[in-house]
Parts: sequence; structure tokens; C-alpha cells
Amino acid sequence: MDDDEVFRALADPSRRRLLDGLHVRAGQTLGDLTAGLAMTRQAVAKHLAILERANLVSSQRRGREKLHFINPSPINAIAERWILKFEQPRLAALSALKQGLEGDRYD
Amino acid sequence: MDDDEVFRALADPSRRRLLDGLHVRAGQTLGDLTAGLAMTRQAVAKHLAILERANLVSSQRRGREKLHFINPSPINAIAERWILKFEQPRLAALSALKQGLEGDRYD
DNA sequence: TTGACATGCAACTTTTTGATTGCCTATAAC
DNA sequence: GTTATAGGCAATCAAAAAGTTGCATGTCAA
Repeated sequence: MDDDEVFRALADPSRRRLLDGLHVRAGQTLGDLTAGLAMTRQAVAKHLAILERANLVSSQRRGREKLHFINPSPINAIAERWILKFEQPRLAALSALKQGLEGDRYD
Repeated sequence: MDDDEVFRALADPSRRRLLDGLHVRAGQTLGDLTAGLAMTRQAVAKHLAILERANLVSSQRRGREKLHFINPSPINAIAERWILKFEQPRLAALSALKQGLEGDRYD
């Protein structure tokens, strides 16, 4: 995974909004996601492309529509790595947490 | 805390490097941090200013030197909030983790 | 098969950002 | 005091990023 692409993708507030949107309702189309954001469809498409390249969003064609889904793995990876890096006291607890959640993982 | 400034500050690889550097050795001066980064002192100063505005780094004057220190709070805040947001299954475990660590916190 | 709809592609404009150069100020050391 | 050192400030430059317009392609529905 490329940390840099994930960090950059997350840096833009519009893209974080898109992730929020997909979190509220998964499988939205480009059109769905554009509605409500004061931005052209093309701009949204570019943001989605960036999110896809960073592997934060995956998509799937259904006829002429393209459905988008959030992929939380890169966020987790970074979050955990950075917590581990900057919060030594939490290290033990976190690895325990990871183990405990091993069964629930969907990434 | 301003999420956006933190995300933007973390988006740049040079700034993440600076954080790494301060993590390895706290209290470094601008000169210390510049040495080793293929970049002018002024460029590093700008990066540090951005990190300070995002509250990721705090500084302290000592004579003609300026010592820099990492502040992990914003990273934690964001990491936890984003984990909570995108990983509902982990919610319970994480709040337990937070409680358990309450004594060790230094933020 | 025609018209409407959903998205893709490409050129271009504007803004933001990373970095530089040049000069100035303050503190320390001699 | 004079000189060297650490950092601050400002103008400028170039590259990257965000967004736009215009047109093309593919799919559905009548």
C-alpha cells in the first residue's frame, strides 16, 4: 500500500465528504454523489478516481451506472501505524485489540 | 481542533519525515532538522510553520535557537475518530482501549 | 432506432503549494 | 565591539492540484 497516496487522497475536504457520503450509503453512483456537492460531475469523477487509486474506494459497473464502495483498510493501516509510532504506551493494548478483532475483520 | 489543517499538514511527505525526525529525537532545532533533508532551511521552516499551525508540533525558544517538539494529540484524535467512523465493529473494543489507557495518557 | 441518461476523456484555466533567493534581526562567542 | 551563527521575512518561481467546458461513448427505454 502506498501511504503517500492515501494521505494525499485524505487531504482534500471534498474527498473526505465523498467518503462520508459512501459511508452513510454504500453503492452510490457518480450522479448520486454529485448531487449536493457544489461541484460539476467531472470534478467529482476526478476525486473518485483519486480515491480509487489510493484504494480507499472500489467500484463496480452495473450497466451504464458505476457503483462506489468505501474500503476502510488503508485508513486502518495508516491509523494503526501512526498510533503505534507516536503512542508507544498504547502499543501493547493495540496489538491486543487487533488480535481480539481478528474474527470481525472484513478487510 | 481543525481536522482540515491536520490532514493537509500530514499530506506532505517532507512534513511526515519531519515528524519522524522529531519522534526519534525531540527538541531539535531548525538547523538540526534541515541537515539531512535535501532542502533549504527556509523550506523546512515553512513546513514546520504548517505543522505548528496544525498543532502537530510545538516549539520553544532557547536563546537564538528554536526547539521543536511533536504533539501527538491531533493525530490520535483523527485516527480514533476515523477508525470509529469507518469501523463500527471495532467501536466497543476501542472505547474499552481508551478507558484502559486513561492513566497513561500524556495529551 | 431514436432519444434520454450515465459516465468517460481531453484541453484548458485558476489556485494552491513547495521551494528558492536575497536580505534582515537577534543572540552568542571571541 | 566584531564576527559568526540561528533564525525570520518577503518576493518570486515553477509545478501540482482543483475545477471548468466541450465533446464522445455506451446503455437503457420507448
